Amino acid sequence: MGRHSCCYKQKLRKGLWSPEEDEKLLNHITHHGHGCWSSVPKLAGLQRCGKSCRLRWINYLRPDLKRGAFSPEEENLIVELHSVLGNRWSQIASRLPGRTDNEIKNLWNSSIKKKLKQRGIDPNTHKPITEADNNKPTRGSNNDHKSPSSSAATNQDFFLERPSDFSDYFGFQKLNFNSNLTPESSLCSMVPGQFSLGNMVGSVFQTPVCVKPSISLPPDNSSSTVSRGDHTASNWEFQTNNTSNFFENSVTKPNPNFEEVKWSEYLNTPFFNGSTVQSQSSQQIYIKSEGEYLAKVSNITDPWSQSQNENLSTPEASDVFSKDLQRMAVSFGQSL
DNA sequence: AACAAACACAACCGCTGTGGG
DNA sequence: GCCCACAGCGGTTGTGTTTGT
Repeated sequence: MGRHSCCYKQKLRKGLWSPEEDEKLLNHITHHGHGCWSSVPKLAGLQRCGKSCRLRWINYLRPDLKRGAFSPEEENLIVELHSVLGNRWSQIASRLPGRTDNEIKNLWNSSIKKKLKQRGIDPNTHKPITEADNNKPTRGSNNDHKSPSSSAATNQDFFLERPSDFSDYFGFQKLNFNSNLTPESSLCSMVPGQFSLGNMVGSVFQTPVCVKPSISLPPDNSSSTVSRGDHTASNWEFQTNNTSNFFENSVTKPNPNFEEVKWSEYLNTPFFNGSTVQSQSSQQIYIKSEGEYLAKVSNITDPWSQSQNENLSTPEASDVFSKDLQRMAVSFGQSL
């Protein structure tokens, strides 16, 4: 650990905080608030720099911190949030009440990363590590591990089954997703970005198209402004229905031809439970609703192709579906 | 028991964004 | 527009503890 230049100049203390220092800082902030952090050390009688005081408060002394080990649910949530947000620890932390970005970052680097690698999942990309990945030296990847089932990769269809009331999740007033939308219906086009609403988070990858329902996000408690379109905060519920540990239940089935959706096989969410139907003959995604197909994301087409909308065989439903997804993707994408 | 390696956690560093003068 | 102070963030590293040999 180094020392802030200001600390060095002023011969301020560095390193671990003593209980006495903690007490001074806690007392000061409890009674006066922190105000300007640079003035806190002087006012609190501490030989520390303001930056150090701020970190100590945020990461350790804050009264709303949840101490102790992370639960499996929290770990699952971190993995899923990381797949959407990347290394934006503060944003991830804002969705785990009582946890700090530092804490989550440490957990990720010391534990979760390792677990993912052991499961054959690249923690950076959240994709299964293929043999090809293992054979080539790549920065940040665990090259001495091979996915146990990578040789069994097959072409598979992925069915994304929605919860019972899909309209709630997407804020649709009324959509008649019915049998008119068969597996033969065309894909819904999307724009790049991520979206989140209600109990779902979605990601739209660059290629191929991927609908990624996974988890719900609690309200972002951070001060940053998040555009949520015309949806009220009440639609944002903190809810993860995972009750089991992702790391104990995940199974990876690498499919080199369909990299972007392989995460769906290890996401242990209600959205996927029992809903994945596999086929050996093609690579397609179907979005299914109560036994009926909402839409089909077919043949892993470039989502930016303007021609995609022209293929919609049920314009009314598919257009609304598509446009709402686009709107949410843009909205949420902008907030990241 | 002694040592080293691995691990977990706390704290610092450097950078960026923001707001005020 | 520029400079400065400050807050905040992510990456990195130091330190104490645990585990393995």
